[in-house]
Amino acid sequence: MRLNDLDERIVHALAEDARRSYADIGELVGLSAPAVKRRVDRLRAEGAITGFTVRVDPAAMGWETEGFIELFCRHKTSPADIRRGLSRYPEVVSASTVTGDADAIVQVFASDMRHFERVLERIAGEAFVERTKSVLVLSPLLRRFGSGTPS
Amino acid sequence: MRLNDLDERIVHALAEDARRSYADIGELVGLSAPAVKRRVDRLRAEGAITGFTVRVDPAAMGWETEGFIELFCRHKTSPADIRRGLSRYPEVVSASTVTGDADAIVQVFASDMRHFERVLERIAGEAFVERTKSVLVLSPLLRRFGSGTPS
DNA sequence: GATGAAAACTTTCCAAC
DNA sequence: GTTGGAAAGTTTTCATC
Repeated sequence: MRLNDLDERIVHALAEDARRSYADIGELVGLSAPAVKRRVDRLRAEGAITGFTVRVDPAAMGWETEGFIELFCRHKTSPADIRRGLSRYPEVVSASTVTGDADAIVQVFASDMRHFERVLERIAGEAFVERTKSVLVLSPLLRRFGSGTPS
Repeated sequence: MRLNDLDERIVHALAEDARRSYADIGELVGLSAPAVKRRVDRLRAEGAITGFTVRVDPAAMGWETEGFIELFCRHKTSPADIRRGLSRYPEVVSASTVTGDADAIVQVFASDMRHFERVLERIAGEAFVERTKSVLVLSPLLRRFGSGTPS
């Protein structure tokens, strides 16, 4: 599924401000409001656009502690198993299987260190997890995505 | 800056669909549309809400290759130096200084492996970078934020 | 925080390219 | 197959209570 130039500019405009009006976006890309709406509708139907969300300051939501947990899993653990296991944790905002020593990298937001520790211990206790290695975020330097609420 | 229960429910509704109408959200939380708008305006003014964005399927945008790069920096490199250095790369969607061996973890989206390699080499060549260690994402299992366009 | 009216925006339809 | 314009329906916005 490839997007043409006009579509990309529309998506770019929405990425900057998803509540911008279709008329505004149209002016930006040289289209009328209905034409922009039709393209956005099509992009949603195709799955290129999966939704609209709010960009939140995690601290304001009470998520002050962030960290990455590397997962080392038991043999024969499938990506689907990991996904199933982790999806129950609202604190997990992202997880991926990766190349290298670890099997997966999990990004976690917690309210404080105690909360982070509790989540880490529960994840480490999952049946498919052999061991974990975690690092805490000291300062978030760059965040070019709309960090949705982890709950 | 702490949010009360009503604010959290409004933010939660916007996180699910940022283009939902204020009347809809009001019905959900038991407020009139203008009352919801006033709270959203206040949350934006306070910085709790930093904006609205679109959730995109990275593959549809042509970003098929994802990876994490651990940065080991020269002595006396400040977080601000790292931030400055990395902000010029549109491929970098997130970066944080962390505890542990590495100084920072950088998340990168690239169009393909060749593109990823090029970005990796350029970052590794930055003056403040001593060495890097990178892992590639095999399958994205969970993504609970609106991954904005990395450009 | 609610109400109500005016302005703006969204959405549909249809003719035109 | 996609566009722009007009009309109808919603939503946003603001003054007022």
